[in-house]
Formats: sequence, structure tokens, C-alpha cells
Amino acid sequence: MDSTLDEMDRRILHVLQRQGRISNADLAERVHLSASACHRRVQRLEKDGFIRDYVALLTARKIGYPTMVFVEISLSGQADELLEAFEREVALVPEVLECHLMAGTADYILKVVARDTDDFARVHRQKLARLPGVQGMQSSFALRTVFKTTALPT
Amino acid sequence: MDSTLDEMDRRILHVLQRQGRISNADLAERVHLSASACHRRVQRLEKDGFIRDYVALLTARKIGYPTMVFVEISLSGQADELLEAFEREVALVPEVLECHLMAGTADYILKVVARDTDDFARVHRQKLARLPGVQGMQSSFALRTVFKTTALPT
DNA sequence: ATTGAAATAACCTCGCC
DNA sequence: GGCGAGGTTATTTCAAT
Repeated sequence: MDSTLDEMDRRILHVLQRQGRISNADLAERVHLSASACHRRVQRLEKDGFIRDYVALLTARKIGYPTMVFVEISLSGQADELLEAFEREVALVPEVLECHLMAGTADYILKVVARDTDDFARVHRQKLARLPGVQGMQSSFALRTVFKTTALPT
Repeated sequence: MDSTLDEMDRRILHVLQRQGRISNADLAERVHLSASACHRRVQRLEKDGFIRDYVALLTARKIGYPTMVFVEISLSGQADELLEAFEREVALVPEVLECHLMAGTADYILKVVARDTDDFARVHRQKLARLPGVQGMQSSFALRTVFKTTALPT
């Protein structure tokens, strides 16, 4: 559970972070390990929670969500109940991909996608503005995503 | 290439965005399709670029990167050459997971991870501050990530 | 305990209807 | 879209170190 990662584990994670659907045989070859040893390590990394999930990444533009906006939201208070209510509700908005509670003030930063700017205006007005305790919102539109990776340093 | 998505495609993408390593047989059952028809659709979605990649998502905390910071960077100019130089260099910093060019000003927003606050200070000083054209930086620490998903609305 | 190899069961892939 | 054959892969088991 609290096992430590050795060099081989890191090599495996490095590959899986970029090719999540690689076959065990190919993965084993890439990291210079026998198939069975490799398979056992991957199972351990999954069981111990180092690997949280395997997912397919879609091309946002082709799926019809080319607009990305960072929204900073300030709440009217910082009572635990208010934060909990906000977090419960914001999780139900599918356009919100990420929600982070920020240090210092009782502010959240959301990463939001939309079909276009009109669609974002709708999400902003009808969904975000109605979340519990919202006092102010500041939106920053991404003109272009230079790059976006899910791979942590290994 | 510019094919449109029908209801079945969307069901497939919905599942794959959450279970990227599901077997084709199980996926077919989930969306009520025969295995071969399902397989053909997935192949088409991959070939046409709707599916960009399959990746493993790691537990940042367990891998030793529990600290997440949003860094807003303003450049000293907005000449194309400067933006290109900046983008070329920032892509080489493994702690930077995302880089977005923001509308309005010539600013970038970076999503950065680090081992702890001291490590972030090091990245900030030795890597980010030395990127081409950096004029100012403002860092916002995430106290807690409420949630984080890669799944677009379907 | 950890490894590699062999065996089995499940799966993918493709041609065909 | 569905069916079926043939090759591939995942996963377990077991012997050896």
C-alpha cells in the first residue's frame, strides 16, 4: 500500500501515462522486463492506487467543445457548509472539468469548456451564477491551448 | 474525417472517457451493440481523431506531486517570435502540465505541479522565471482539488 | 519471496454475409 | 449491423531459484 517506487515502476508509469492501452507484452518489452513480471507490477500499481484510472482523451474541438475558460469564483463566506454545498452543486455541471479550492481567499478556480462563447454565456448565467454562495466571477478565455498533458513527472 | 456523431458514438465515447481500458467485448455490451460493430466504431473514432489518446491517470499525491499551482505569466511583448520561443521552452518543463495562451493580453496561464512548496519555489525561480520574455508572474496555490476530470460533455 | 514459462481462457480482428 | 474463424493477449498456475 505504502510501497515505494523503484526505477522499473517509474519506467512503467512513464509509458502508461502516454500509452494507456499498450498491451502488456509490448509494455514489458519497452521497459525490458518479462511479460509476467511486468504484468504483476502493473497490477500492484493499480491495486495500491498509484494508477487511478485509464481514460480516453478526446479532441475537444472535434467533439464540439473548442472553447476553454478559466473562471475564478469568490464565495460570500467560507463556512464549511457553504463550501460543501458549492462543491456538491458544481460537480453536477458537466461543462466544469476541474474545480480547485484556492489558498488565501475562499475562491475557486474552475476549468470550463463550452461549444462557443454564446454557449459559455449560457453556462455562466444559468449554471455558474446560480451555484450556492457565488459572490463574484471573473472569466479568462483561452485563445489557444499550447499544450495539455496528464502526465506527471516521473 | 468530418463525420458526425450519432447517439451510439456518444455512448461509446462516454464510456471510454471513464474506462479507457475496458475490453471491446464489455464496451459492446454496455452500449448494446455486437462486438464487431462496436470495434469498427471505435476504430473509426480513433482514425478520425475524435479519440486523441488513451492514458493512465496517476494519483499525484502518491507519486509525490501533491502541490498544484496556477501561474499567470505576462510577457514583455507579443511578437510572434517571442510567443514561439516561450512556448518552445515551456514545453520542456515537465512540471508544467498545461499551457494556455489567454485572450486579451499576451498572458499565459500554466498549470504546474510540484513536490512541495519549496520545490515549487525552485521551479518558479530556476525554470519559469528564466523562460524567454517573462515580465511578471502571479502564482495561485490550490489548497485542494475538489475534482478533476478529463471527460468532455457527451 | 520473486521469477520465467507454460497453459488456459478471454479477447481482438477481419473477411464475409 | 451481425456472425464466425484464426491469431493474439491477458491472467493464472506451477516449478525453480
